[in-house]
Amino acid sequence: MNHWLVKSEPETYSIDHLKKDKVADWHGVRNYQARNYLIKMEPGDMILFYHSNATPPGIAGLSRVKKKAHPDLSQFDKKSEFFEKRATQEKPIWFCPDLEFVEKFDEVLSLDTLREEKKLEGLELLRKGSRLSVIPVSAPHFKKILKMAGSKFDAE
DNA sequence: GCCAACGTTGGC
DNA sequence: GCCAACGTTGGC
Repeated sequence: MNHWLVKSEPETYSIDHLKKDKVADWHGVRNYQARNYLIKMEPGDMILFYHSNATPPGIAGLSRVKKKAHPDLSQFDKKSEFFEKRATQEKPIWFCPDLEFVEKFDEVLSLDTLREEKKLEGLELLRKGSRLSVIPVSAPHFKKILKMAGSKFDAE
């Protein structure tokens, strides 16, 4: 089982939106490295839900992969901001898994707090200039973060 | 294939 | 609004 972190601007789609929707297809990612990670996700993989461009920026909750990546339908939609003219139904370019809501943390675990924790050294999110919106997280880092967040979810 | 110009992300 | 750190585009 793998662990990941996905970023979202809460004004666009927050952990509260996911809580209400229960499941969401993670469409709109338009970066190849992030896409390759999305394709690797397997049902059951756990996901940290990060709020970017927020006050404060930080991890707001937990999600889980519900369904393996499938073609991102927004790439075929001419009216969508995510429309991709190079994509065809036979050869889609962008893919997205379905994510389900698991938990909203009592408090956002802020980026500042994450940076202060020595045990999170090496976490890609904390690298200067890290911009990827889909990031792998090691099992120890994942466990540590759940603990810091006071999560009710049992990582075992 | 190189690289300059440009666009985007996201913290601050 | 600024800007660092990228990724992408397109001329050559």
